[in-house]
Amino acid sequence: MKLNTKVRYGLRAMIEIAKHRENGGVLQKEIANTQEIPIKYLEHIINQLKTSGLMTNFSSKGSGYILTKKPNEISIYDIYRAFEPELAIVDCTCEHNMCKKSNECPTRDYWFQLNTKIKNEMMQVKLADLVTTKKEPYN
Amino acid sequence: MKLNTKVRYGLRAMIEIAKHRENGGVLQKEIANTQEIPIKYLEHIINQLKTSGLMTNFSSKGSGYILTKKPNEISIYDIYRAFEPELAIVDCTCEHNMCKKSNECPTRDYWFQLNTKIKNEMMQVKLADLVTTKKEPYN
DNA sequence: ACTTATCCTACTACATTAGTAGGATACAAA
DNA sequence: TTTGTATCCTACTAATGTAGTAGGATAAGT
Repeated sequence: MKLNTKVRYGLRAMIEIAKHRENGGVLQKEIANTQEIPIKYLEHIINQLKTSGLMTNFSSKGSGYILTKKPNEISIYDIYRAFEPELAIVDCTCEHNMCKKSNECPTRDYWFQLNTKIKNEMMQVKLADLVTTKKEPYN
Repeated sequence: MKLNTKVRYGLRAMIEIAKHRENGGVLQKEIANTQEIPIKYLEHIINQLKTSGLMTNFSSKGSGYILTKKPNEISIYDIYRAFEPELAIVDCTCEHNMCKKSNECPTRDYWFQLNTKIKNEMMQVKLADLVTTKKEPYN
């Protein structure tokens, strides 16, 4: 039950990009420096964030990265999904992978419900909530 | 963000033990058979459950395993902790491992709150809720 | 032309996961 | 008392995932 560094670094990268909304974009180097992420690793993370459509840039050099949506329209779960296909704390909670005993399995329902709650929590909180002052409570 | 098989099998083993409360214990072999867990792997799981104090047996042979507490006094989180030191979805949510930048890190607070919510969910649901008919809702 | 940001593919050390293997010990029944 | 078997205990391992690094290609600003 651990988040990997891609998701954690990815969120921090998105926060950094969101903070530069006014001044039109931020470079890999700046994200790496202020968020203290190895720049060569950040490349992969940025690549996945771009592929997922959460952010983009206009030039292969120097234009900086910008969000494609407003920070209050991007949930933590959106960012999570840039790196993971979906949240599935156990494989059988994935509806594509139902085991044949699932209708007699009491644990399946429990894990599924827990999974849904975690997912909902991550969908309700938006990037904007983390960019504004951290003194604001999130809920 | 995946649960490992030890926790999942461990919960199923505990359910199986709970189901035999009336008739005084269940053997490894029976747990392995009905829950379809490799018996040699189940050995490790049972060993951890015993060490954690959630269940025990009276003899090294044939007495069967029994719970040390009532099923409504054992939470899912208790079982989780038999296999993991604590729930920590990111390392810096562990208060023993605060990074020096934590007071300026907006993601730390978020992950910590999510961690707490997951932990609370797992503490509120008891083994008894999974042993009784699965048609009952858990919350 | 030169510099540098970005892009793209490949590689890798290390840790974790999900088990297996094999023998030692304990105890009950024959 | 021997034998069968449940449990206990330590070690080993194949496969996978994690957290990066390396190196060159491409693109664009100056």
